[in-house]
Amino acid sequence: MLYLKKYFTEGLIQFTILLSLIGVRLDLDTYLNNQLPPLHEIILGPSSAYTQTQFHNLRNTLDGYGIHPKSVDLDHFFATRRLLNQVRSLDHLRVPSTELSAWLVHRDPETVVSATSQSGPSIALDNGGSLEDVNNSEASAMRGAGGASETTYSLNGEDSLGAVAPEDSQEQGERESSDDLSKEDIEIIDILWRQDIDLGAGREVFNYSSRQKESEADKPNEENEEAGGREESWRNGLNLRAVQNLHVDGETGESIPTELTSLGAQTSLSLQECLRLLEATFPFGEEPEFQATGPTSQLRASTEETPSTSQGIALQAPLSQSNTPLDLEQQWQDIMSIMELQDMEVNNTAANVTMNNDPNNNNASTTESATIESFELPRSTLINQDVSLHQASLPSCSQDFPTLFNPELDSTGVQRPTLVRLSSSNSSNINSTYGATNLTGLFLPPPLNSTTNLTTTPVLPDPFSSLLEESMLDEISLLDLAMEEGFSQDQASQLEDELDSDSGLSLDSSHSPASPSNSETSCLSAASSSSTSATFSEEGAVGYSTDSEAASAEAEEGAVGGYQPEYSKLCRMSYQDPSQFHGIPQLENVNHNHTYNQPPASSYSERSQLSASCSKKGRDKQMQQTKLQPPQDCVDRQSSRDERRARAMDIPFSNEKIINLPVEEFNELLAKHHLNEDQLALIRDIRRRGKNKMAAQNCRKRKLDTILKLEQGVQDLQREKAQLLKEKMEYGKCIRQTKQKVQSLSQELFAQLRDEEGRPYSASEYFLQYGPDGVLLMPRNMSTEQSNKPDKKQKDKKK
DNA sequence: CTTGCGTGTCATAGC
DNA sequence: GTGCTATGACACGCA
Repeated sequence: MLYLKKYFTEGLIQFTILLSLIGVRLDLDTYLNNQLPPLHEIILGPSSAYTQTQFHNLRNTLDGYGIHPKSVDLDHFFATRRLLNQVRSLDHLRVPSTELSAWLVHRDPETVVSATSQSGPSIALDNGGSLEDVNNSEASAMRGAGGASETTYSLNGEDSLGAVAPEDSQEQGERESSDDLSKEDIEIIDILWRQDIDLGAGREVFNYSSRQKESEADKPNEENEEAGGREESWRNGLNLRAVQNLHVDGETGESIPTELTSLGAQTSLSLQECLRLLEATFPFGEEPEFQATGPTSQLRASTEETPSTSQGIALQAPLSQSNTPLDLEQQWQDIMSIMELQDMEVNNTAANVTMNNDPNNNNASTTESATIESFELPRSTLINQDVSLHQASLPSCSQDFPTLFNPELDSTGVQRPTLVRLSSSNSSNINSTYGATNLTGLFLPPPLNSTTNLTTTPVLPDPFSSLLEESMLDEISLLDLAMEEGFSQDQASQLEDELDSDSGLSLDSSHSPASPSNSETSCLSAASSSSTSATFSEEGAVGYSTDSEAASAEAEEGAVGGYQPEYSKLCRMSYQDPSQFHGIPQLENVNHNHTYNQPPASSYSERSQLSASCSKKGRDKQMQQTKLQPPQDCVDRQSSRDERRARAMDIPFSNEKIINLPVEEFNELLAKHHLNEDQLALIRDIRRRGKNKMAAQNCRKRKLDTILKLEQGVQDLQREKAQLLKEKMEYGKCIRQTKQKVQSLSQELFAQLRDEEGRPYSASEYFLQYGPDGVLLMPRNMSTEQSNKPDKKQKDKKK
């Protein structure tokens, strides 16, 4: 019962942690406080989503199209302010926990499973690790005694997550301490871990990890005999039991439960492989063979336990089926074994990191680390996103990755690049997988990250803060400076586009009523082959109905018509001036299909014919209205009220002519036709409204232009301001240098001055005064009184 | 159902 | 005085 209680307590805590990591909720603040590297990956790599939202808002507000035309100045002002504020706000890291949790939740277990099932490279891609990881995994696979080791490594890496995650403060200190890799430090760490245990953290994990470290350190000397020790053997026993259980499952063909997480799924696969290998290699229950395989046997023992993790998870389903207390205990034991393996993995990586990171380590430790590393690299390669996240919570992991990815480090020469790489890989992975939930943009766009990280210092005491301070903030400030330096909005947006790969909402799309209408217009244009201008509403700015409808309407208005195309083009072109919106392709296609100019009634017969020609969308709408409304609607729908009125009044010429003809021609036109008062009044109203409509459109266009110009002016002023500040700084620097130079020269000159007796002047009694005539030597007590006349000597300052 | 946006229209001022 | 333009304000339809 004592063990049961212990396992229950510890396992419950870690299981809770595991659940939290699975995605129920993740206290990001804790991770942030820990400032763990994997978190960097998550934040810096895939965080573009955040940036995305930022920039989307930015665009929506700043592009000028989201601004309401009516409030030009205010909108512009606020838009600019928002822009700057948002850019500056990037300085403040804001990591919504929901985002992160979403990432975890959305982690696709199937993907992981498939990845694991497929091959090492795919797994590596799925992992937070980089491509090198793939190579490493493959190499490790080749290296390993069997494929089982590979899977076990992957499991270890994967499992290394959650167990350690919750411990915060103390582990930070532990992490720091872990950097130095002496046994004394390990003892200290062990003490700290005991404290953690008091706080509820699993003791065995740490003990095991530390012991693992020690065992690994001692491994060269002790060979394999005592590898693992009692607890390790015990764990192996658990693992073996788990393996057996799993083995049974595999034989029965029972599907391994993946409901827990991708962890479980991934573990299941590795479990099966492991089982196969185990079956082929060893009979179950023979631990000694595992541990006595060679100089790396101890490592193998540890790695072989990894199956237990997966197995432990996989076992839960069968265990759940059995309700006996024994099963419960076994289940907890399995969970604990998983946790231990996780911690072991983490600690191992940490140990490796510490060893590798410390250049001053003795050769033995380095060699040990190297050997260990060779084994652990596969693990790391197989670490999936979960692992990275979990490791992010682990303080000791902060430097794991650099160590693990030494090749990368060699190329970059700094530790941080590994983080960059990881982040990039994660980001890409997340981007590909989750698209809109891209987290990269929150802090920095990937390019910036890479550049930033490349420029960072090799020392990585506090990866997160350092990244923020050195890289992110610099980049942010750079971006801000760029904005102030006059980055045009196009440039900014371009930069944003470059930075934010999956920014589904672009400047263009944000404005686009275009996309839906565009499809409609295309459909309409296709339908209306008669009029090339049918893409735009034939009724000019008024009628936006579907092209087919428009075409039919236009045909129907043949007697009246022909005026619409030019007018519509005119109106539209005024709004869609390519020069104005050249940078916004979608805007060029903006065609609002506002079919609200629908006549109240029409003839029923026409309607049935017209409805067939109407666009599919319009058809759908009409299908509902067809039974109640006459067929004329389809025609009239596209025509403006004035057109309908004109038709109703039998106006003999088109509205286009009414509106666009010069006054003289218009009057002549009216004179030609003998029209009654109502017709004349209607025509004049049509002309007035039509002109006013164009005027309104032009007015709005001008507003937008004004807004854009003002924005550009603001940006220009910002650029100018930045330039002036820069010049000011340069001048100030120059002035300081000049002053220093003058001071030094003065001192030198003063030192060379001699009185009549050849004695140097006392600095306390005399000083040099600079005047238009040159340099004067002035007594200090007379400086105020006789400042005007040279007291004793006048010398040129020249040397 | 509400909201934001685009558009049309009216009223009005100015040229 | 007339015609035209510009613009604020409002209403409507749509997503």
